[in-house]
Amino acid sequence: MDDSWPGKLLKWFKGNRRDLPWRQNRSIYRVWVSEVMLQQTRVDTVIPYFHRFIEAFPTVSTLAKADQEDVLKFWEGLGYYARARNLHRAAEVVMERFNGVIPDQPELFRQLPGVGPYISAAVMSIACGHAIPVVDGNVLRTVCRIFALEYDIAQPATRKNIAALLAEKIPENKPGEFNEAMMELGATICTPASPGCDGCPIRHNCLAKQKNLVSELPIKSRKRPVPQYRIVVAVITDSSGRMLIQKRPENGLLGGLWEFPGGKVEKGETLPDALKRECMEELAVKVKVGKEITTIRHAYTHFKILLTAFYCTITSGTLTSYLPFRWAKMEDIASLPFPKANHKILPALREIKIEVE
DNA sequence: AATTCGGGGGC
DNA sequence: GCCCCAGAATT
Repeated sequence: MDDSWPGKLLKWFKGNRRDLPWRQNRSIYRVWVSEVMLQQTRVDTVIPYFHRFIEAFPTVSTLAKADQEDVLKFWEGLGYYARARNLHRAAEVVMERFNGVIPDQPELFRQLPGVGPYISAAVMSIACGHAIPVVDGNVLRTVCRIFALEYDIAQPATRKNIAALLAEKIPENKPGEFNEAMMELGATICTPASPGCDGCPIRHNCLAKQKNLVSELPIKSRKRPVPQYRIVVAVITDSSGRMLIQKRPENGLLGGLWEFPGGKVEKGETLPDALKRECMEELAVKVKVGKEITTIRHAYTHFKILLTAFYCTITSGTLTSYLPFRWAKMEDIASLPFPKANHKILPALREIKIEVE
């Protein structure tokens, strides 16, 4: 019998394992894709994306051959688009440097774009049997409670400390199951608010429970408040009703996605003046700012926006931009990767078009 | 070590 | 509203 908590945890996991899509066929590719999607994203959110992505790109080879824009379209709405760009590039690296075979050694796999300490440990343990502990948000919280650790989980160093601690506990013969069990416990029982200690398989091993510190742990330092920005965008239509959209730079926020031209309103600037300035800066044209279309709110991770869209008409100049731009019909937009904040404009756009006609 | 990266769900 | 989520890359 195994009375240590890892033993109890594994036994519990055997009988309480959720049947998730990426647990049905454990190829390295499928586990890898799932872990990239699961980064900072809930299981329930990922499931439909995983099915669609695997159907479209069933192998690393098909992914490597795909256009980045198509990969981004399958990622649309999932956020953190660098994950998709890095996964796509990594697939190309696998084809070019590894003869199309995803490396099963941690030192090699870890070097692929978008593969950090967590994804490396997760894929290498779950799909390849390497005894490397994962440290995600669930594990940070759960371990701090099991050992009543008053670490600040917002500090990067805490991840290293907990990884070192778990390296002593992870069973050599079942590393993947142990890692999944730790995360499963954190996701379903040892939750951030009101954890289900009564149903916890290792409650008798939990120091936080013994010391009545469960609701106090883990400790996390707070981040600074997020700023709000005022944004304006232009809906410029040509004679046949198509709209001008442009592609964002490859890197940075929403990299590689399409959107309506526009930008931040500067201090002391009116909304129309800001829009005229942005159109001149980005597209080298003078515009007349017409009817207001709609105003929407949207929250990103570290700032919020209040965005107003206006119909605009080009009065002079020749469209010029260092970024790709194109005229798009509504159905074109539907087939391109388009950020959520811009999607929020579209319903109001349809209504006004009907009015005009 | 701190910042920058989405979007949704729970409370 | 705020918090968190199967984190990585950049500075």
